[in-house]
Amino acid sequence: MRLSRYFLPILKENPKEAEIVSHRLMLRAGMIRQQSAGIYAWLPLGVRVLDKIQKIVEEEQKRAGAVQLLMPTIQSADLWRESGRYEAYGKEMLRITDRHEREMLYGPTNEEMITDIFRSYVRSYKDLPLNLFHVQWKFRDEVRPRFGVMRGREFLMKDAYSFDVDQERARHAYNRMFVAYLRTFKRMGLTAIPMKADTGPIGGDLSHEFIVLASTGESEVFLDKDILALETPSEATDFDGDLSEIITSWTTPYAATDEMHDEAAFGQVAEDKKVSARGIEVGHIFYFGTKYSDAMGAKVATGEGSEVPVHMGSYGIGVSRLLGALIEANHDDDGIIWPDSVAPFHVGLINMKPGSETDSACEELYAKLEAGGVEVLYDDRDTRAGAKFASMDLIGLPYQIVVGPRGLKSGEVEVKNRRTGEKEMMTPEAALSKLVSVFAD
RNA sequence: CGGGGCAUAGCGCAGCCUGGUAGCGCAUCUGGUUUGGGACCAGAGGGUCGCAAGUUCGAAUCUUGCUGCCCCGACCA
Repeated sequence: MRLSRYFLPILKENPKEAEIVSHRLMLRAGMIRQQSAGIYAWLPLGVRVLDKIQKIVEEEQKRAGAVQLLMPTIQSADLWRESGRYEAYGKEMLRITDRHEREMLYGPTNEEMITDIFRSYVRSYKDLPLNLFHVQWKFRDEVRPRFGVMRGREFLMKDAYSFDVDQERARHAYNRMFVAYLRTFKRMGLTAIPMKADTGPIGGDLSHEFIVLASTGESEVFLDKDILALETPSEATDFDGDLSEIITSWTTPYAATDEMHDEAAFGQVAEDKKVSARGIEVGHIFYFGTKYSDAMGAKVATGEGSEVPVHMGSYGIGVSRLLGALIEANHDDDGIIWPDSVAPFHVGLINMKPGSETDSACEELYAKLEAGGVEVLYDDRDTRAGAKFASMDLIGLPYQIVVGPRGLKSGEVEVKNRRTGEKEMMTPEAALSKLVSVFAD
């Protein structure tokens, strides 16, 4: 993409409404624009990152055996009356009346709807297990939206719902999502730690929050350092096989948010392994049994011929929130530092002097990088060098290639690693093969 | 929902107390000089001063009501 033809409204000054760093940087980097409290327009650069995150989430859901569908944002109040949540949900639910005076709502989540879809078609244990997911915009009318996309009212969320014939099998469905989550966050370059979460009235140990460590995180967390050293399950993991060993290894070291913190248990952790840090919740998984299937009559026939309500679980990932979490965990004074897998572009190509001999060198590199599968944002604007460097650092592409008359004299360009700040002079050919090898799939 | 604050050009702000032709910096446009880490000079364009009522000869400024947004807390993915 040529910057001269792109839409990248960068702000030089800090918007006063943005208090935390991710919000500030997203506004400054031209990724989002607030349209209303907690509601944002996604500008081109923001959409690119959002899409990449969504894609990783979808791939890992499918790998774990979940099947993608897409449910609407607007739902009927009747469905929610069946579960009793229409009355229970409160003002957080945005209620809408259509032209026929029918009560509708903008969905804050989809348990009722997915249960309705399930009960309409599935009758037998032979159709189980089943895990259906979608990635869709949700709306929760938060009293006080804040922190930009981290706590918006409208947000993009992946929610998956598992259906099993009994609790034992539901646990396996839960484990599959647990492993999928470990892989998903890891692929985004995040350290997300599963922490035991409050299960509410259902009880049991089947609820975990996935927390990303970031010094600017909203909640306090306590953990045993050992959990940071655990290996993320590989791509080759057999999701139909026994996953309990993986789950055990990830749930044994102490890790808890302040709400679930147990000072006595934490006391058992060796002094030099105790870590207290801050974190951001990016995912939440839980098993809730037959809460909705009972209320809504979602039953399947068992092998013995009787009918039982299905055991369900639901599994959320805050896709739009992840942008904020990623930036909180990856930035410096100059701007964002995207992990390779979610960067809006892989490389920023800076033409130091448009209209000179740098043009042809840039054009050639641009074409060859793109042909090699590298996503390039080519800064071909006729502006000062300083402004280009500052913009590139701000938007945080993993690599920058600087093509200037000075370097070209000796047949070289500069390749800068945004994260390390390391700069290296090399021939355009060497830069090309280096970056193609980093980013080619 | 309790407490606090803000609303003046695209962004950041001054002016308001003490009413009298709406200003500054950045950004934008034009011309020139510059050109490897957010240049300089000269000029130009751009504002129903959040909305509505009131007081007044006259309101960005005073009064009342409303709306929007931000921060702290409670709540939440």
